[in-house]
Amino acid sequence: MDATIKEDAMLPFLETVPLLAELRPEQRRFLASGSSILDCKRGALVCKQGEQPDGFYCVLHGRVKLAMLATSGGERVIDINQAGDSFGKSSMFLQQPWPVYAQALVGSRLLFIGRQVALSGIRHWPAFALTMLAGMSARVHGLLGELEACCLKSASQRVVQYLLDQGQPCDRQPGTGTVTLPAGKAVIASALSLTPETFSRELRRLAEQNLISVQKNCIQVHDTDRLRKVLA
Amino acid sequence: MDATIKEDAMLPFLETVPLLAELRPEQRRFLASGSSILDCKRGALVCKQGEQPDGFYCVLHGRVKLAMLATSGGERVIDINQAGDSFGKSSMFLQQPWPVYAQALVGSRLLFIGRQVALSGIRHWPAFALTMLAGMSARVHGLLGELEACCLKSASQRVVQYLLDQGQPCDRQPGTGTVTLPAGKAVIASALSLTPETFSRELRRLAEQNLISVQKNCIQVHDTDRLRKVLA
DNA sequence: ACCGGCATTTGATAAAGATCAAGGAGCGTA
DNA sequence: TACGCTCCTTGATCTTTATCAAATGCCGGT
Repeated sequence: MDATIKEDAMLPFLETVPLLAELRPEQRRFLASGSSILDCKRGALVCKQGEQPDGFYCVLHGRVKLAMLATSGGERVIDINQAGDSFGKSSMFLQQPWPVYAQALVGSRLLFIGRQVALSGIRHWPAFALTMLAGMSARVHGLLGELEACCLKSASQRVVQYLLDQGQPCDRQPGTGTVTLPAGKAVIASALSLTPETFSRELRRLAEQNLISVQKNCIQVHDTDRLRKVLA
Repeated sequence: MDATIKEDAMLPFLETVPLLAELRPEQRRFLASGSSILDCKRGALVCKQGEQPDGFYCVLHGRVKLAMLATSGGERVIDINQAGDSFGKSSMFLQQPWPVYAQALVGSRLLFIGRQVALSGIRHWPAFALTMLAGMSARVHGLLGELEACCLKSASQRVVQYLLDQGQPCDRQPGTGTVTLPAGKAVIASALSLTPETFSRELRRLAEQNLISVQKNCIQVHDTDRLRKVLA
């Protein structure tokens, strides 16, 4: 009974995850039977590098940073996951230790879906297998993009690309937009494979050219087209 | 009738691909109905960057280079696929253009598996879905490794890691090994995110320390343990 | 308002690796 | 054997970006 109550309480959460939204209600109910909710405080480690989680995580709300540590102590932020994103699928399938660690940037609520129940789901519902495959494919493309960025583009190009990718268009004035940084500048810098110092300098250079203006964690893009030319 | 003959002729090829080896014979036969064989000369482009292939490829024999081009003209080699490897799965699922291009390094024979037949296979046989997921997961882990290498490790560490990863242990003398480069030094260099010049210099430095010796495309590793210390 | 602790900026300097520019070395062909 | 080709090496120099070292600013708590 307890489990059923828990499952019923969790169902609304499952619906909000794109990966699970297209399943039929009874399928979500089944997944819920092997799932749990995890609330994290700001700064909490969801999963340490080298651990082997027995399932995967979906972010319900909050923000979770995925990063790798170098033996030398350096850190590279791989991704910042927000509501609707999920992580840990690949290690779950491979049953291999996680190459990254996950840390809550703010208080966050996560849904953990156990390995057994996820594998059962895949075995029984081809549609679920296909969404998982699509999710993994998207991750592969994303990682290829990161690799391209950090191997083939300069620091300023990476910053500009980030601003263009993240920018919410401003409907008052076409060609302008706003970026709200989902984390401190040092974290964003690391995600762009930059030191905080270089990131700061690049932003200032763009501001001096009147392409953007920066206040706190909020960046106004003044001229999308002119900004895009930096990429060429 | 023609198709059936073709399928029968292709079946032995399908068996040699790890991704398909665990399927039942009739399942492979079904996949064969939507597949074809592609023979490439050295240097031939299998697939151009930006194209959208309607399926994915498995290398039967030969070697195929996967690489990205920068707008600036630079190139970054992502992977060198050999017999048993496959590529193009992620773009097939996403139905998005390929972020990389594929070029045969030597005369090669590929198996092309069409999108429709692959998706049908996944829908009908959970085991196939699971192998595909495992394959994609492995690619995600591999890409994370590449990202870590090029963001968090120095040039010499990347070279040493490559030698340790690729080294075939020599059974006569434990602690020693051999690496046969699967392509020219410039291609390997690019796969390690290095210029050919830097790669050449790093190899010479290691040779001067008596850690390795280089002849042509063949590298002898003299002391695995001492080499490993460079990574720390 | 004041303080302490962070995050960010800024400047000066350094180092890793890229780029540029010649040389070899091997190799297939005439 | 000589030629032309491509691939690889080597040396000199230059750029980009990291590193080091201080400021500066900002926010929450008291």
